[in-house]
Amino acid sequence: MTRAERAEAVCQILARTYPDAHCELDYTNPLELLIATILSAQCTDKRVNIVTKDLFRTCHTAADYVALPQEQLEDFIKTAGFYRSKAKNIKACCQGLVEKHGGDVPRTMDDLTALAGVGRKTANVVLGNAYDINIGVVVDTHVQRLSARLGLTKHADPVKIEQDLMKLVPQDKWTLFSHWLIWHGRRRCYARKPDCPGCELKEICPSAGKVKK
DNA sequence: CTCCCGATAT
DNA sequence: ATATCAGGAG
Repeated sequence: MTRAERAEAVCQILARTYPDAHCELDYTNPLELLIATILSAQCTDKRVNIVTKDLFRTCHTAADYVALPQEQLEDFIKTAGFYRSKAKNIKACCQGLVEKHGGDVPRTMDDLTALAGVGRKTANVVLGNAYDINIGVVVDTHVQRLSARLGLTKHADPVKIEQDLMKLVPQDKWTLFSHWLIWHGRRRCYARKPDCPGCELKEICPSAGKVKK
């Protein structure tokens, strides 16, 4: 089985396994998704959603975040971890939104990654989910881990992994594909102790039963 | 490369 | 006790 054939099989099986796969961060507009995604670094979506429930009641526009004192913002997001750098980045990011984009969330990779706290992963999440723009594949910790286990890449660098995945998956499925891998990573292919015996991909996964520790 | 950091599962 | 969680900046 070639790598391309395996990628196609992964898509087919996971599409059937997770027909309602979607972004599990809570948001009602592009700005909320941007803030939630910045907060999601090294933190569970569940925790981010607890934090944003209160935060989004207070802040509705980019200008609201700029006006909110850093210390108050830190109190809102404290339990999500990295709270000092995240608070600093959110304020600087929103300042950029106000100054360069009239308070709106931009729709290009370059404009998004120019914002504080926004890297390629966060930009791809916003573009794919808030704007339905498929310019790349979201490569987070789950996509990185599963791509390696499934033999879809031999690289460790997220940018190179993304390039490999873009060649293996049709562009119109890029956003869905990342959701499939993330859902599978959360529900079956755990980082620490993957459930290979119960895995829907065990027949085609080169790592099935071989993950140590 | 290191640092940022609290919550949770093992 | 330790690994991990929708990473990014310096």
